[in-house]
Amino acid sequence: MEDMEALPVRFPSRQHNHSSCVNKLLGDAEEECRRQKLRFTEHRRKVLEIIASSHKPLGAYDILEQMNFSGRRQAPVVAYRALDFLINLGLVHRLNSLNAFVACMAVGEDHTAQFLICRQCKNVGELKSYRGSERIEKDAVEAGFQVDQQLVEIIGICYECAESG
Amino acid sequence: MEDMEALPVRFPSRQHNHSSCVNKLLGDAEEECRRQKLRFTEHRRKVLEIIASSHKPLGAYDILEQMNFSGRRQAPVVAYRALDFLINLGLVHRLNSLNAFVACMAVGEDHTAQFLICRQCKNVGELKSYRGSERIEKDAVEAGFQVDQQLVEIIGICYECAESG
DNA sequence: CTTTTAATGTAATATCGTAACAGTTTAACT
DNA sequence: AGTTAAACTGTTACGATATTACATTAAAAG
Repeated sequence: MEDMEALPVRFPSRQHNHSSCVNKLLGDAEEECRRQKLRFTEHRRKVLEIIASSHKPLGAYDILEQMNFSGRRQAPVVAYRALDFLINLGLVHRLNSLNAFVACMAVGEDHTAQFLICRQCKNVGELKSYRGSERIEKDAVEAGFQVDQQLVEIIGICYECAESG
Repeated sequence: MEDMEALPVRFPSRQHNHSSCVNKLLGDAEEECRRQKLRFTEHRRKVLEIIASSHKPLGAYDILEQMNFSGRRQAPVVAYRALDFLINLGLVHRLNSLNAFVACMAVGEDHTAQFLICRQCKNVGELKSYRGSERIEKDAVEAGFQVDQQLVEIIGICYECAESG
């Protein structure tokens, strides 16, 4: 991830190190839960781990499938409860256009992000176009609308897919 | 709708005239279908009429319920087929965050729009923040991402709801 | 150590959306 | 007009996504 640290965009390169992502996120999660006196339970840890191990969006039922520790099949609500928790904590995002979930790539930075969804490789990146989101907010406010939340999903082709044809 | 004509935003006022919206959209649809030699069938007309009669987002099954002419219950696929057609024509938009559909308020203008969704009254408006969407596109391109489509949904409180508390 | 708050287990069900395929209508072309 | 190809419709079944409800257990707070 070092190569993305200072940029306003984080798109996973093909060879980037997943396990460091996972560890960083788990650490962030633990710290955040300590700070807010929330419980980082097994389900929550497991779901975060599963999501963080993929930069491709995962559906709730994909996640569920990977939760079969002890061969035990979990009920859907188990995954959804953990996802809700993680989303509220800002560790996971929901992609509305895909009914799917991805790990946050910039925990703690609370400004609005735009998701870059590559329709070829299905990887998802996170762009921080401050000027873009500020401009939209300004225009919305000028039009008399009070903005709580911006959901921005951008569909297209990522750099690596564009290169390889 | 006259009061919104020149503005970069169209948010339905409480007392605005729905039937003129409907008529305008039906007219646009007929014209567009003639131009593109597409068929504006009964189902399609009916679905457009239903959607255009509401500025609140409607689910596919809500629409379906209103399609019971002759007491006959239609299959879901009937609504979805008509919706696909209308969306491709640019007459209807899908709101991903709600799994719901709204009529387009600016037919023919092909630039990217942002949807303003009031979480109180549930009305939906359409904002055209050119500078916002251009800024985002520019930043995405600079980050190596080739943009096909921007999906922007803004959740908040509309002017009228803010006024009335 | 009891109260109360949060999390879990479990079953059932609601909501949203699509596949497949046979039949019919419409448009296009001799 | 009669034939063919394309688009649309009807119908059944099913798949995918998400929530409700409620009983139980675990953890934190007093």
